[in-house]
Amino acid sequence: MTDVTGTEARPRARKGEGDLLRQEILDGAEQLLVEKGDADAVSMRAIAKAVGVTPPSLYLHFADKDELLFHVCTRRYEEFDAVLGAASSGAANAADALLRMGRAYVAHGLANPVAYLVLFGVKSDVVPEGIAEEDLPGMQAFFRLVGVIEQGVTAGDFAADDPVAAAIGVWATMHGLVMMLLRGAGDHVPIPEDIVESVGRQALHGLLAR
Amino acid sequence: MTDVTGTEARPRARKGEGDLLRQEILDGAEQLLVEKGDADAVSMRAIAKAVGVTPPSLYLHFADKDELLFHVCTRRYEEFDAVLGAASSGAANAADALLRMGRAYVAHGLANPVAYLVLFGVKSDVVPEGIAEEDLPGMQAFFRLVGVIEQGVTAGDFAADDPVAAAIGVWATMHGLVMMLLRGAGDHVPIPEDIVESVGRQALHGLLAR
DNA sequence: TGTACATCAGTGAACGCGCGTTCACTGATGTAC
DNA sequence: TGTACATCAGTGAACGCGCGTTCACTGATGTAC
Repeated sequence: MTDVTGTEARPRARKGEGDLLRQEILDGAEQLLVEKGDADAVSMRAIAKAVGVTPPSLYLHFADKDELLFHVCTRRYEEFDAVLGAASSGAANAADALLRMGRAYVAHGLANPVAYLVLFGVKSDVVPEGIAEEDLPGMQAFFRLVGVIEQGVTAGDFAADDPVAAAIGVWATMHGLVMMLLRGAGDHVPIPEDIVESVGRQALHGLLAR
Repeated sequence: MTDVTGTEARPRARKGEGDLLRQEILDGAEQLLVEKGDADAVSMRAIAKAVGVTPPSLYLHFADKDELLFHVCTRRYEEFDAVLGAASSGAANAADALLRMGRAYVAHGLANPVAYLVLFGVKSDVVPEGIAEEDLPGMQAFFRLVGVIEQGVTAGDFAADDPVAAAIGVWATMHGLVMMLLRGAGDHVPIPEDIVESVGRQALHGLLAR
């Protein structure tokens, strides 16, 4: 794991290996985001220190702070897509896949609490130039969900006029649930122990053919 | 509406009327939050300027910036509660009430986009001293929803083992939906026109007695 | 009715700080001859 | 094999800025006698 105390010096990269620092910068920035829990609280100076480098070095790899944070987000979204893919891989049918994906999504969000809040709440929605639409953060994961719902419809298990609309509903439910659980609503509302399972089944029930 | 250009001077309050400025500060802070869309981008100096007063005056009314923003949030949450109350007042039954509340909640969120994002994403979850638990932002609105679901269960329309769990699921869905619609997912995903109705009915269907 | 005085709502200037970014530079690495 | 040189990954110092907050103060308002 990247050194975040920032006291030790970092050996200079060899000549063709400038990209090494780029990855270390993204690692350090992400870890700081997780620690601080707020994109505005993470400064370029802090990122540089965490990586063991001086602030101007960051500008050798990213045009500005926004672009740097955008790439951190992209990596995390891809991770969410991977989690959903792994969760659904062993499912018996679409309903089963959906439940598994829901559990995995919420569990992953809760296991990376601050990262989740930060990455899904980050304000820099300015997309840097040269980023294709289909590569945008979160799109792959979302269309994976649409695909599962389409399978369920084809198999006659789900009744959904529009799989995209249904996917938006399901995703909204899971995203909203993670947000509520993370934002400490639990300090003031009695959160049932099996809330994830309960809400997941409720969402699934909303999709089932009637 | 409060003057936000901040060029005009504000007449000093008469002796017993110090609370007038307090309200004006909250108004100005909220409007700035809406304009900026980010709690960190709103400074005490900017709030003071918007109200037509010098920065130190704010400290006559609020201990610090966190406390000021907390009170802004509280007012907005109360507004959401009022919107839900008005929406459900003419409903024929619990299912109807739920649909109406869902529509109103999402519509209100979408009609106040930046305010919604800011207030539900604001980081200052430190609760100032002297705030009772049941007065916490959002609690009234949430328990209003629980009440409607309990009515539906009593009437035999809804099947919900735990109304609180069911309410969390419904709220999560609506909150998540507003977040997705506001965060510009629509630029990259084809959002169906009737998405609110569609997701609302899907959520309701998940609650219905089977 | 007149005046001395306490109270209260503000002011104006300053504090120390960390920020994003730029600029001229250095010195190790690799290459051409 | 040795050396001059171009390239590249960084450095160190500085820029101007806006921030939250504190401090000693002012001057209008209301009150006691």
